[in-house]
Amino acid sequence: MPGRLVENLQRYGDLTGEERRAVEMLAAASRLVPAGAELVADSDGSADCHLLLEGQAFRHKTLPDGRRQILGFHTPGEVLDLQRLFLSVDYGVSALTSGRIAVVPTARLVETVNTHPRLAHALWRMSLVDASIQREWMVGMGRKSAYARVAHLLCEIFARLQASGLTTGARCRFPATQAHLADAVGLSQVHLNRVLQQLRTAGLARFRARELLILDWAGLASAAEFDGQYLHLPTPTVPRPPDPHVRFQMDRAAGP
Amino acid sequence: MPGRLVENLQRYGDLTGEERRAVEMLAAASRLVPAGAELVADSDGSADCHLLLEGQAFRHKTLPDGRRQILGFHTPGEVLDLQRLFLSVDYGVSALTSGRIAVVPTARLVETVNTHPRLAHALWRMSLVDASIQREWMVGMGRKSAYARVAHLLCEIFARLQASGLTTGARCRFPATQAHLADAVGLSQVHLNRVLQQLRTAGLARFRARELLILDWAGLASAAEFDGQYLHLPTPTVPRPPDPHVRFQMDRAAGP
DNA sequence: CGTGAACTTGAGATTTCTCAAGCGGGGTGG
DNA sequence: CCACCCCGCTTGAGAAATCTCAAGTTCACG
Repeated sequence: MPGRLVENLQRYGDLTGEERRAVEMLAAASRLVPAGAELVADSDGSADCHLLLEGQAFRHKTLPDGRRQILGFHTPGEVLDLQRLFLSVDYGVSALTSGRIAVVPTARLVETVNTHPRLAHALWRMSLVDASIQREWMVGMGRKSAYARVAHLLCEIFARLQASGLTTGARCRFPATQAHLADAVGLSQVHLNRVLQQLRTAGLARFRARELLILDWAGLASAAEFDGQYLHLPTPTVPRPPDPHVRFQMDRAAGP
Repeated sequence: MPGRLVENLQRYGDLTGEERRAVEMLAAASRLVPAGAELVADSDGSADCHLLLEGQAFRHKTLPDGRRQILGFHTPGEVLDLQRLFLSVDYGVSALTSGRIAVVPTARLVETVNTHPRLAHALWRMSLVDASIQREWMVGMGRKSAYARVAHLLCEIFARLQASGLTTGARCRFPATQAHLADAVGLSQVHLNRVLQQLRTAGLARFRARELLILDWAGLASAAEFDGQYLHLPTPTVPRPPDPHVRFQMDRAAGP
């Protein structure tokens, strides 16, 4: 399934057959990576762009003293360092699971983008969505309580994985540790743990054994002040492979 | 000086004469706006993009209950809602000072971008820099102390205004209130006020009467863990109109 | 000289952090 | 097969950062 990338790009703009072919060329040479691998290093002067074909990863910045901020999570089909197209990268990306990536010389990507304007637009749009997600995280970290922030993160994870067809009912595999979650929302591990317990107790969601289980979507979304708009997910015309047991409404939280 | 936009774009990629002309066409019809005006509204279905020609502005998201997170500050020559090119906007932009903006139908911008790939690239790069700045803010809000965050904000403001030639020596006009700064770094007004006092007492910087004065750049940058890389400012080959009294080193803080 | 917005100050209340220790399961070497 | 160990999770408790509330103060402006 090297089509992961195509499938994902397709969500950001229709592609012609030729464009699809061009994308598949890019992803042709792929490489397996183990869980925990550094896929993109902050400081390497690498001239290559990295496409995530399979597996999950996260983007982060790490301060000299070890404090780490996770900036976002990546699902299959995403470009890990699109920024390299025009700028140097100033963050790292690590694999959360084992997976597969394609490594493409930036020059080649530039070339592809130049020959295929619509492809360029799809990628540009992808980077805009990325920025939109970052903004939402900023609001959380600056102005929301720990409780709301964690709830929001769980909402986002589930919504995105669901959009990628990676959920099963109210459940999805999300192979992060509590330390990862803490670094994502800007809390200490200890406090994050306590907040997770609160969410569990409140009957909203459960995160254990690298698996996320949504118990009450409406409640969770409302606690998180979650409104999926910012994800700019395609409005599912034909709903994805319908999840057997549960079907959640992704647009805006069913207000109380 | 409708050239503000051209001048700024130029920093993100060389433009041919024809491209420059295309940009100036976009900015041809401009409009004066008073301080405090809403330049871009979160929810309007407006089909127009807004270019800031003169004055300063800030981008923000405001929650239903009034809490507000400022997402970034805009200097002259920036596009306020480039995101509109491909997505709906999910934030607002308000004017900090009176100024002048150009309002361009999105369709027209799309067209321009389609006919001028290099222009497109410059804009794309601009949006990538934007995202890079957002990431740096995330690190601050998630993992830095209030003191470091405020110091960092002051560094960034000064660095960016300096790059735009809007500083005079160690001084620059920055017409925000303390409430704005608080909303930018995710602190309460009261606490922000106290942090500013600490910075003043420490002899690092002074922010008063809508003016920012840098007392000790190296010290401020080091307190902020500031490294200007993320701003992706062009390395000033010929240093800008040299500031009379002081010349700061922008690249990385002179470590202690 | 009155007014309002922005800024300052004080003090108690909360949230969140840090440190420190204990628990639990799965993998592994003996 | 078992004991041990490590990593991730959990718990407790005091400490620190930050918030909220509430009351001044300053200063530009009419």
